[in-house]
Amino acid sequence: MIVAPDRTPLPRDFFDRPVLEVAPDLLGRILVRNTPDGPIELRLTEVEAYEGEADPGSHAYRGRTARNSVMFGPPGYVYVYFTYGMWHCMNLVCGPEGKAGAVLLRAGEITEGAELTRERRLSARNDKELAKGPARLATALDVDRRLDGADVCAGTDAPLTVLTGAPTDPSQVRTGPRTGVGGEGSVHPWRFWTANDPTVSPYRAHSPRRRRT
DNA sequence: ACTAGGATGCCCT
DNA sequence: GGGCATCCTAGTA
Repeated sequence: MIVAPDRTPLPRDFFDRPVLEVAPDLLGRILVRNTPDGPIELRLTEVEAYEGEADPGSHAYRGRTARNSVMFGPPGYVYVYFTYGMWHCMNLVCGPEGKAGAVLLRAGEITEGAELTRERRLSARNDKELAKGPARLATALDVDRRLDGADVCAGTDAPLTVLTGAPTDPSQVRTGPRTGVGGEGSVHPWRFWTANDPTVSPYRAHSPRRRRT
């Protein structure tokens, strides 16, 4: 039987828990992105947890900087970073203020406003690829550094909100090492995804880049 | 199917 | 100046 997703925004308390508890609980939740052209909605299918200052894979590992300062603030806010010279990736800050935990939103299914995302995702060969990967997700939702620090608990008129949705049953949650994270940061199974979901991105191990000439 | 390499700019040492 | 929580295209098969 089909259960309609719950459209109540998640309260700040939801994010004020250890990041490893919040991350799997985000699967199946609905991210609403209000754009000038209309709303886009995405059902989360893949995330990764970043623990903060004690985590070598985290941007917070070397302490607070201008770029990552939102991670050190209160939970329920968005941390957006720019990488590889052209992409943005989006995180939700979790845990108590000062802990710098965050969940990277890696993939999802566009459930509303797909026509608005296709204009920005011209290389997508089908709708499953619209948000299959963290930079693709941010591109589809038109998320960049302007949204760094946005509050996802401020209500459904805000630029970004997370709704209760229909959380993925724990028996359907899969875990594995984080994509693109090497060294000591790769030992933990801190990537979470929904089993057998075609919008989940392929795993890629970390590979050091060779220097260009 | 899978692999390799280039794109491109900001952050931090 | 090295590295980056990535994506895309072209190549081989």
